[in-house]
Amino acid sequence: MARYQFSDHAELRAVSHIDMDCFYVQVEQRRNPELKGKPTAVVQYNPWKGGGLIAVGYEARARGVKKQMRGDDAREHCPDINLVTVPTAHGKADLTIYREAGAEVVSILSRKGRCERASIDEVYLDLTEAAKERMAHVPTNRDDLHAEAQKSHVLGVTPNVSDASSWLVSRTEYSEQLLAAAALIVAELREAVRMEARFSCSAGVAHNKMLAKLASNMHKPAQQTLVPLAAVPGLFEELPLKKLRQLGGKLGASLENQLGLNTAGDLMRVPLERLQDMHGKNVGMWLFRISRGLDDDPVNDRVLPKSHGCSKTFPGRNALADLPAVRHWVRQLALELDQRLETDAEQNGRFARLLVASVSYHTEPTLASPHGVSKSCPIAYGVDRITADAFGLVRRVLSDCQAFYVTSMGLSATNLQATPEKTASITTFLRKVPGKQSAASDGGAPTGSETTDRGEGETALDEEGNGGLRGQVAADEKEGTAQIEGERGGGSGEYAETSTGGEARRKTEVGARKVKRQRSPLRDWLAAASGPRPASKVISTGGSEGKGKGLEREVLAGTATQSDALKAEGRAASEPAECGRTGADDPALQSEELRGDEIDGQHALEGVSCVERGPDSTVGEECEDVQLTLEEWIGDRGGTDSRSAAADPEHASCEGRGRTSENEKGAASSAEVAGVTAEPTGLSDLAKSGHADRLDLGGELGEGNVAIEDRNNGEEKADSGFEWKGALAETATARQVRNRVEAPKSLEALWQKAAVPKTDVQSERTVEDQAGASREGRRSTQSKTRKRSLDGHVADAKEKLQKLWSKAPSAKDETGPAEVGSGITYEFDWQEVDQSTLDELPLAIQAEIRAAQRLQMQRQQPKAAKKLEKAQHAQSIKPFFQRKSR
DNA sequence: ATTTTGACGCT
DNA sequence: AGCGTCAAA
Repeated sequence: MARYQFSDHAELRAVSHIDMDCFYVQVEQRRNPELKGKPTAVVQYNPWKGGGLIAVGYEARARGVKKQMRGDDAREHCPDINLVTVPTAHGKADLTIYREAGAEVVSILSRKGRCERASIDEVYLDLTEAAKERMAHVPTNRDDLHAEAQKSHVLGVTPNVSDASSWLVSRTEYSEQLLAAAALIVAELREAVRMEARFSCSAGVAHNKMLAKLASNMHKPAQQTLVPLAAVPGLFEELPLKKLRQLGGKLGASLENQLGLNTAGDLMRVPLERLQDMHGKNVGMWLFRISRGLDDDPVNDRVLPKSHGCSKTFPGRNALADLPAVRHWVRQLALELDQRLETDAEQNGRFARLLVASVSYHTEPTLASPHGVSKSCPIAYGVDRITADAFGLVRRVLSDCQAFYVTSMGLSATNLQATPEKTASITTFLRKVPGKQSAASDGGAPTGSETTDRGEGETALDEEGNGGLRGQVAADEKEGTAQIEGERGGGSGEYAETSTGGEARRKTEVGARKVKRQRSPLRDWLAAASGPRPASKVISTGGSEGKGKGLEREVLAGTATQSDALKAEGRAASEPAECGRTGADDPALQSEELRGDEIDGQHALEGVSCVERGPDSTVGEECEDVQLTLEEWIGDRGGTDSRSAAADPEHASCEGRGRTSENEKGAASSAEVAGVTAEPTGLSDLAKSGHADRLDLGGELGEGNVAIEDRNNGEEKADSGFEWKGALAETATARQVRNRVEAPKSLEALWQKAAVPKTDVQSERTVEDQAGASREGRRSTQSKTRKRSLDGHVADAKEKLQKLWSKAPSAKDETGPAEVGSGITYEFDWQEVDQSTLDELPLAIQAEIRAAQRLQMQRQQPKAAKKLEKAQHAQSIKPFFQRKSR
C-alpha cells in the first residue's frame, strides 16, 4: 500500500529542525562558566516563591526539577541548584541577552540553506539543494564521517544497528541518500554552533518540518535524529497524538475526546471525510496528511522576527488601578520597545508600521479571568511618542470603567518592513558619502564618521539578500571565528573571557545580518526624533518646478498647520473632524486616502503628513509630530551646530550618487500634504515663502540635491555631503488614520449599555473621551456615527442570552429565538441543539448553551455532567489555521 | 501568581 | 482591526 506518495525525487525535500538545548541555561552558563556542569535553572523574578522557572538544565532535570515549578519547589528537589534570574530593565524581565544569543546561533545555522527562525532558539532549514550536492560526496567509508554525524540516531535503524555510520554511507534509496547527506551538513552546522557560539543543540532531519520537529526532540541534548520515510508508520503507531505540532492544545484534545484517539496512528485510520466533517475542509485535510507523515509547509526564508513585543503582568494585588500607574508602566514598556526598534532599524534597516497595545483587566476585584483587549495605531518612533500613543490606546479601553484593575499590559510593534529602495525611509534618506566633505561635518565633528563598511556605491538598504550585505556578514563571521580561535589559542581560559570582551565582540561580529556601523544618519535621526522638537517645521519633497495652491504652499512652508487646512475648508480647527475621519464625505480624507502609496503607479512621496499618529494628539500638534526639522536632521550630526552646518557656503549643490529610476522620478513629482495633493513644488517657490526651515529634496530622487533653508534668514543653503537614499520612512499606509472614531468602549460598558433597549442597533454615538484629558492638556472630542464594533455584537448577544437563559431553568419555554446583533434570528431548542446549528451561532452563544446544558445535566445526572463538560470543551475550540498548500 | 514572548488563522 | 490558539524558554 503506497502510503507515501512523492511523485518524483525532485519534490522530496531535506528539512531540518534545530533546537537549542535548555537555551537560557546555556546562555547563562556561557556568561558564567562556573555554572557549567552544575544543576542550573533560569527563573523570572525572584521574590514570589522563588520565581518562575523558564529553563532547566539537564543536571537539574536529572534531579527531578521540572519547568513548571517555582524556584522554591526546585530548591526542594535539588538544594544545590543554581537559580539564575533573568536580567531586568525598566522594572521588567528583559530577554535581550537571549535574543542576541539566538541571533548568533541563527547567523551560523543559516549558512547552508534557507533558514526560518521559528523561535528564539529554533530554526528550520531547507537543506534540499545543499544535500543534493552533498550526496555525491558522502564518504563510502564510515570512518570518514563527521564524528557528530556518526552519532546520529536513525529511526527504525538505530539502536538495532549499533551506530548510524553504516546506514549513512550505504544508502541506495534516493530519499535516504538525501537524508544522509543532509545529516552530514546538519552535523557540521551543529558543530559550528558548538565551536563558534559554544552552545549545544539538537536536530531532527526529515523530509518535512513536522517530522523534523518531532525528531529534534527525540534525542536531547546534543544529538540528532533522522526520520526515514519507512520509519513513519512504526513511529506514529505509538506516538501520542499531542506530540505532533499543533495538536498539543485544544484541537488535539478534541480529537482524543471526540474520536477516542490516542496515537498518531489512530488518527491515520480516521477517514478523511470524517475529519473534514468535524474540523472543516482545510483542517481535516491537514490532519489527514500529517497523520501520514506528510507536510508541505515550506521552510520560509526569514531569520529575523516579524514583530517586537514586550509585556508585563501585574498579578493579584499588583494590578494597576489608576491611570498614573498605567502610564508609568506603559512608559517602561515603551522604553524597552523603542530600544529594540532602534536596534532593529540599525542592524536590519527595518521599521515597524503598527503599534499595538494590549491590556488585560478586571472592573472589580475578582478571581475571574480578565478581559483582554488590544488596540492599535500607526507607530511613531521615540520613547515619548510610543508612550503617548500607547497610553492613549490603553486609556481608550479603560476610560469607561469606573474602576479597573489592570493585570497585564503589552506593547508590540508589527508590520516590520525592510524599507525597500524605492520607498526608502526618510530616516535613511540621506547618507554621508564617505570621504566627501560636507557642511554638516565641518567644524571638526568628533564622532561624525558616517563611514560604513559598505562599498561606496552600495546603499544601506540594498535589496534583501544581495551580495553586498551577504558579503559583509560573511566577513564579519569570519572575523568572529578568528577571534574565538584566538581566545582558544590563549590556552587557560577557553571560556574565561567570554562573559566580557569576547562576547561583546562576537555580538557585533557574528550577529545575524548585522552590519558594522558606529554612526549612521539613521541613528542620528532616531536620536533626534526622540527629543523635543520645535513647532512647524517642514520637509518639502519637491520635485521639479511646480506650483501648489496657496494653502498647500503655506503648509509646505511650515507656517500653516493642518488646522489651517481645515479652516480653509470652512471647518474650525478645534472641531473633532480632525484626523479621525472615516466618512466619505470628507474631502480632505478622500485625498488622504487617495494619496495612498501610489501615484502614477509608483510610490508617492509624502513630504509632510499632518495625520495624527496616535490617539492623543490634537490637530495643532500633529504636524509638529511628524515633521523632520533641519535641526533634527542636521543638528545632531557629529555634534555640529546645525546653523553653521547649513550656512556653509561651500556646497551650493551636490551630486547624487544614488540610483535614479523612472519610479523615483514619478514619486518625486508629487507630494501630498495634509491630505491635499500638492503639485510639485520647486525649490525657488519655497524659498520665496521664506518661512521655515526645510529640506528640499530638489530634482529627481536619487540625485541627492539637498537644499537647506535657514529658518532665521530664509537663506538657501545646500549641502553636498549627502546621498539621496530614497523616499520616505512612512508610507501612506502607515500614516493612514485608522479607527480614529472608534468608540472608546470596553466590553463592560457595551454590555451595560446593551441592557437598555436601543432603537438603533446599527449605530451608536461615541462619547467624549474625558478621562485623563486635562492631565494631558488635550481634549479629543469625537462624536461620530459608526458601524458597530464586534464588541457591540458580543454585548448584544450576551444580553439576549441573559434573557434567554433566565427563562431556561423553569424549562417552560424551551424554544426561544436568540436574536444576535447582526439581526439574524436563530431558533433552536436549547436542550437539543444539533451541532451544526450550534456551530452557526456566535461563540458567546455557543458557550452559554453549553453551560446551560451542563447545568441541567448537573441536576439530573451529576456524573455524566463531568464527561459532558470535557467533550464540550473540546467542541468549543475554534478552527485556528488553514494550511497553505505548496 | 508562571511570565514573556512570537507566529498565524479567523472573522 | 482585534481576538484566539499554539508554542517555546
